[in-house]
Amino acid sequence: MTDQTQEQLELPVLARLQVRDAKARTARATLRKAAAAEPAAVDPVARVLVDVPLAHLDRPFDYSVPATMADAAVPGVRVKVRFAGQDVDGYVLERATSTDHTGTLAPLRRVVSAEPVLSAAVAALTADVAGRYAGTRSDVLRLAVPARHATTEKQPTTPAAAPAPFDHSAAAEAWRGHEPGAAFLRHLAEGGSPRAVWAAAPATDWPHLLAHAAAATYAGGRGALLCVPDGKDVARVDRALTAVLGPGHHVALTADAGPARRYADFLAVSRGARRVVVGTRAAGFAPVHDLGLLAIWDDGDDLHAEPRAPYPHTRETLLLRAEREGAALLVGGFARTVEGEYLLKSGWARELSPPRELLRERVTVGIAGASDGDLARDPLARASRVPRQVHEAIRTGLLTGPVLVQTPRAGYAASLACERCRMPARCTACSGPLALTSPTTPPACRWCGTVADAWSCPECGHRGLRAPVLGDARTAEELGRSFPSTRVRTSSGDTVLADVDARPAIVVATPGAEPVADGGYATVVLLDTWLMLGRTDLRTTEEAVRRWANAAALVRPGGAVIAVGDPTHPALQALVRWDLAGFAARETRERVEAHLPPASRLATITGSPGAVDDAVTLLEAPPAAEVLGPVATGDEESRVVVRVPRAHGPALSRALGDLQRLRSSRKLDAVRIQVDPPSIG
DNA sequence: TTAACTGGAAAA
DNA sequence: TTTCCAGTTAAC
Repeated sequence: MTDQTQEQLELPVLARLQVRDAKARTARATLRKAAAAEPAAVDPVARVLVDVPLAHLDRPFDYSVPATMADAAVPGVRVKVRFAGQDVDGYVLERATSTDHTGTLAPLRRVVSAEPVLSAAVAALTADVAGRYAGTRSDVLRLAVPARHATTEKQPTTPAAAPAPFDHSAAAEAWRGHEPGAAFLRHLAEGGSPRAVWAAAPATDWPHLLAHAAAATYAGGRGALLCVPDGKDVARVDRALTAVLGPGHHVALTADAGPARRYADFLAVSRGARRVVVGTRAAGFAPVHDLGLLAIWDDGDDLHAEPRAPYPHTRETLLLRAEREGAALLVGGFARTVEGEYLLKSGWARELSPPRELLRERVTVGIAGASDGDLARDPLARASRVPRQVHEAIRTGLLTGPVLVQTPRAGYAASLACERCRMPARCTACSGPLALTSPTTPPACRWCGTVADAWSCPECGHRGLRAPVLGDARTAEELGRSFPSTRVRTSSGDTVLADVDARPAIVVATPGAEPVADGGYATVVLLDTWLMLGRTDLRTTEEAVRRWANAAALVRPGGAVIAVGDPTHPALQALVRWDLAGFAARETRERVEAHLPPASRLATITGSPGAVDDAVTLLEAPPAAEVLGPVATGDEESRVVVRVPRAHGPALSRALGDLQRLRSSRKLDAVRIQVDPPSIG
């Protein structure tokens, strides 16, 4: 029997507790005394960012550095500190000689590991991102630094070989037709920081172009970071980087790798052993040494929008990073976002785009289908989802290779549109989307709540509204019957094909799940284009065009694209002319007129109705701000939309951040704030 | 979690 | 006026 158990048997409960308390107290006191007794000789103060979720505590706190930790507690390491009586995790931001804090400093409890995982550049970036999105640094840090894996940390990282000299002619050849691509690459290789919005021509093997841009930067002695929407794209760019750089120079960061693999890859980057990185949105924070190039592919893809607080978008993260680290920025895609257009319009970035002749060489886009005017006269004109023309195009395509058929996803929800011309219905007060809140009340705006009882279509004057209905998702079955001797494959949802071979086959895919065909598709068919235009989201048309362009771009050079829809619709017109830049410019102009992003910065505040109400009262928004709402969003929550002209965007972010700090310090009910939400439903 | 602070009530 | 205590607040 041990002394302790004996003691426990002999003493009454109360006394036993007192003994335990006393012991704990002396233990604590000894610890404190021991640590305080001997502070580090040099820089005895550590500024620590503590991992607490409270907005008003989102600032560095000073701790004394015990002599025993003097060498290990370098900037960037993880530490444990006593914070308000609790042991919390934190990162050392810097060491200092003195503190502004007027009481005595508590000592660092422990240096968790000597590995500096938070670089100065990433620490600054997390502050920028938190500020921009009115969130806390601790939230951003969770996105930026992966969980520690101790076993992995003990393994050394093999350094990369010296970069091969830059093959400028091979790179320029790959970029040919995207002018002035060669000059852009040379600028990168020479250590410059050009900024470009790149419109890729259809049938472009974009992963190779990205790889060449990375190689140019790398040959010039700097690192490169490439962000793509999903794991499938990461794999493609990974292969292209291996082909261009050779093995052992880059890492591919993917979300589905296990924690050990994830941490090992992160360490390879943070230790400077790998300076070329490709990955999905989380890679935007990768601590690449000597960063020279930041690139994002298909910035309109909503996978670039982080779904966790503070909801940063990769494009914005990279923009902030390019500014702070003086790196080049490349925003590329087949389609162009309004934000990309805005970067060009403001003169911040230059354009990289193919000339007309190249576009004509690469693809021919046709439209099959009746115009909506025709349909209004004769509703039976839509009886066939796949018109005869399209059957012919598929048959012709199958003679020489695979045919891609893009069909909207089942359950692609749509809200109200004009019954006759299908123009999405917008609020006359604020341009927000109209929706039915109950079967008995008239439709109302989902942003400001204005009831649209006397709505009439601004396009055609019709007064009826409807929710566009879904067609049947039996496309593959239908096509299988029409082409009995042809192999029909599907790619959608959780059964996504990464690629298909060059043999003739019909490949039915939902948007975003289109496999890449070896050598490209002979023909690409876009079905039910009107369904994709039926949503009333802010970005419906932009998003539809982007999805069509991404599918259409998978044709082989000289291939054919045929879309089923209204040939008079401007979105399809833009696709036919492959004038995606012009489309983005037009879309941007409309947004400016309607005070919508990117001409405005828009934020939402969501929470219980009471909390949202007093948040609005406490918010010291810039004078030019408009507050729309509140509106009920179901779940017993309400939401307001705050918008300001773009120039006041930083002021709005600051005001929203102040609001969160104030609410947190007063322990008021939390509200969720989203700056630049990707969509407002 | 906890030390320091606040304010209100009881003691003097 | 001082002292005590419970509840509150800040947090190094």
